[in-house]
Amino acid sequence: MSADSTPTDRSANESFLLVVRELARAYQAFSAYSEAHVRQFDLTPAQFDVIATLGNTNGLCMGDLGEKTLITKGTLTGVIDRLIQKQLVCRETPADNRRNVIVQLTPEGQQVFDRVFPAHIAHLKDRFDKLDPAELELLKVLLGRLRQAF
Amino acid sequence: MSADSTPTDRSANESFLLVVRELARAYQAFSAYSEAHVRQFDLTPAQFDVIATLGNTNGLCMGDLGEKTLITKGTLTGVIDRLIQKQLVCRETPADNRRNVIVQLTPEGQQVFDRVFPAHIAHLKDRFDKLDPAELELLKVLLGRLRQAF
DNA sequence: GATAATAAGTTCTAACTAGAATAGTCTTCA
DNA sequence: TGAAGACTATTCTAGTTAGAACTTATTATC
Repeated sequence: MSADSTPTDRSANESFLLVVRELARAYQAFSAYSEAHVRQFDLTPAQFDVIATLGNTNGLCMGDLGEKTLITKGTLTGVIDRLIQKQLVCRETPADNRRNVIVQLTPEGQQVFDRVFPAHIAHLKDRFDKLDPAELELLKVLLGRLRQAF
Repeated sequence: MSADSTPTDRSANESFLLVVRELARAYQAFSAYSEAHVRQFDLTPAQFDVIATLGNTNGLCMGDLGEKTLITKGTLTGVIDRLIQKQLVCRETPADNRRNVIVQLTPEGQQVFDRVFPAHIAHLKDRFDKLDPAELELLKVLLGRLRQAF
């Protein structure tokens, strides 16, 4: 948003806009760092999120998977399609409720999870270690309050 | 990311992952709220950002516009294409440097800015008013530190 | 049991996204 | 002046995104 407003421009002088700005920039900076690493393993961020979420589970239905990864269902279908092409996950319709689709890691997907997930955590930790744990804790709380306001 | 890890799964017990989670959720909650409002004016978030950034300026080149809106140049070209179709902005190549492209609001775009921008700020302010100003200030600082770590 | 309402995924459209490759346009400096 | 290099924006590709319309399956109600 424009930072070039004049003093008489009331609407642009709201201090909360600076918070918005920082929120967007912090999120973007984190995402860019995270995504660049994940792409080295030939995964998109969405694909990585799905694999990370499926790891250590026995499979999840599309709805739950979307809720955990924050990917909407229409999008998720396409993401899963591509992960199936890569043979990292499989789709299965349980007999007791044929509306559901259970998505599970294949053995190959499990291998990717075992290899990529810890590496990615370590890659992130490297940067988070630069920050004060108490401040991070506080940040978490404040972000939670912000989210609740929306 | 998966929240179902066992106590023996070291990598998933890093507390910073909870911060990541809150960051993503807070950003997403804010974005969803903001985007829903902007769409009522027949603008996408990216289109709104461009118009908001061009307001109160005499035009910006693609590079500067991208930097302020956090839209990468490849994407920005398409966003501007669509805003030109809507006749809200225009492109202009300055004679003194024909590599540049200056993007400016049309009179029609200015009208949209005058109408939509204050309304949107008010819409956001409605939610930010629920929050403690001191906490917002702190949040801003902590987000800035987070961003700098990346 | 038939019908209506609900639920869960998929398909479709328009747009955004990053990144890589490309095409003009300056600038430098030899 | 002329070639090499740097700068600026566009084009291209594969993927993600939200939302709406649609299909199929289950549940509720009568």
